[in-house]
Amino acid sequence: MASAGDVQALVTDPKLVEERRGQIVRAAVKLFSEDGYYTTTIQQIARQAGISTGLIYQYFRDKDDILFLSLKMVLDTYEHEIPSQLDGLTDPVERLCVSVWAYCHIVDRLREATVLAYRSTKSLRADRRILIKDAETRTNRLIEKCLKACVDGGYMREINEYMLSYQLVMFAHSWALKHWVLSEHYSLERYVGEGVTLLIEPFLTAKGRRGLAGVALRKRAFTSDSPFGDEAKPAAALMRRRKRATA
Amino acid sequence: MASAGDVQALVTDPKLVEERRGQIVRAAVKLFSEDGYYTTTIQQIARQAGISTGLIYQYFRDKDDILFLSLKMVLDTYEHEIPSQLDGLTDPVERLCVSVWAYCHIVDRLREATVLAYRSTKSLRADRRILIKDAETRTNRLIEKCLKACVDGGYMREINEYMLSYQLVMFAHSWALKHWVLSEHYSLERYVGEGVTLLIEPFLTAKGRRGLAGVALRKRAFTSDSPFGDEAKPAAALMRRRKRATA
DNA sequence: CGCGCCTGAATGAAACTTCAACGAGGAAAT
DNA sequence: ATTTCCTCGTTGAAGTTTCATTCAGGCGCG
Repeated sequence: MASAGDVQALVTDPKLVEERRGQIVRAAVKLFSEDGYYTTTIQQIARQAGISTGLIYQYFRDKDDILFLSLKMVLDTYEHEIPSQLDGLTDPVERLCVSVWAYCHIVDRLREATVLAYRSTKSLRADRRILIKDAETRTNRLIEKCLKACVDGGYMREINEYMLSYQLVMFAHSWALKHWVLSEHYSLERYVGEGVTLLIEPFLTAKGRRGLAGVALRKRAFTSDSPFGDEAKPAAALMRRRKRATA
Repeated sequence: MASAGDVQALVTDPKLVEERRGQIVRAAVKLFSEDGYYTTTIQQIARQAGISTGLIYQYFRDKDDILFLSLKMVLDTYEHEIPSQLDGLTDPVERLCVSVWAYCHIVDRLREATVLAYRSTKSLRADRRILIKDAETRTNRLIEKCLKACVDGGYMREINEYMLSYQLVMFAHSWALKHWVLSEHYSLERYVGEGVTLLIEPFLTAKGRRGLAGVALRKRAFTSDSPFGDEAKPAAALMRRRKRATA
């Protein structure tokens, strides 16, 4: 039986299905983000993707299918990219800071799409809405685990890790949700910095603060070789540098 | 000239206009919140309001008008009810806590409508979107001022009041946005309590913490005469009691 | 030739908006 | 006082447009 997570295609070649779907979903995310789900037409998506309207129905059963895969793509990015940034890091405080930092940078990159998720998840069929929410819960757990590790290691005093993880997630999401006003006051880098000051530092133990200082130093080291370290699009550059460093 | 904020009616009697619009907007908020803006039809709104479809167009020029007044109603509630709760309170820490507490309780009461604001503000005409955002900014300032008063009075250490006010606002909004998961773990009262612990307490000075203890005691006094103080729908009861107390 | 992929105009339903007509109530005219 | 008329609020079916979805037919390749 075809259940909630499946999206079935009429075209048989799996390779082609994946490629075309990627093409269509990319177009859809762009248009949905700009204009909203209901105001975007299938014809617009087809034109944006460079194919005919009819072809879309060879890869998706209906418009709801497209929205589902679009949102899933966004949520999957969160779920995969944050752990990949933590790869090789062992210091709990550093892992926590990097996870928040990574989360915010992904939100920045997928800013419009993140807003789309808030706008349109409720437009999904109920059974699929649950799958999207599950994905969000899993991402949340990532942060929560980082917090638990800090507490267990004595880097952070006893707190409600569950609540704080939600605050940290909302902090990241807010960069997209309130971008219209936040971006007038802060660059992404400064925003993340303030977030750490407000939502992490106050709960660190003396041991934890020493750890944080180490993270700060290391970050400066990563950034210092670029004259534009704090500006424009530092996200991509920083991420690349980090990957090389941990590889 | 008719500008962004105006919604013009064909019916002349102002008294009638206000009444009918209230009727229509109440129906619209209910339906928009349940089903979303685009999936709700004018006919449904008319039926819910107990009038004919044609009549709606005597009081609104188009569907966008209805959405605008619906969202404005929600935002206005925030802007008016929070200050009214602060009326008569002088202690800065108490004012801060009550404003957060009031914000969360209003969000709880207008939970679906708050989600609606996040989903549908972008569906508004651009010039009106700005008006809605302005209203949100003004509400934000309320919280920010409470924070500033705490810092200036020596109740709270120097912090970025702007950023913290946004965190507090997002904390309140999250009760609506993440209600599907938060309500599994917390009652509203406990949620607010945890919020104070996480987002206010850490920044209080010794003087501020003494103030907070006073607030806690006073609140317990207000609640103690009810055997259900922490359950079900304490919001309305608490608010009524508070009003009597300050009157 | 047949199969799989693709096209884009046609279809049909859905829903925003309009409009012709109704009724009540008051003012003017007889 | 009664009748007529007119205005204002109201109705709900009709008009019009806008899409999601389908389908009859191309194109290329094995």
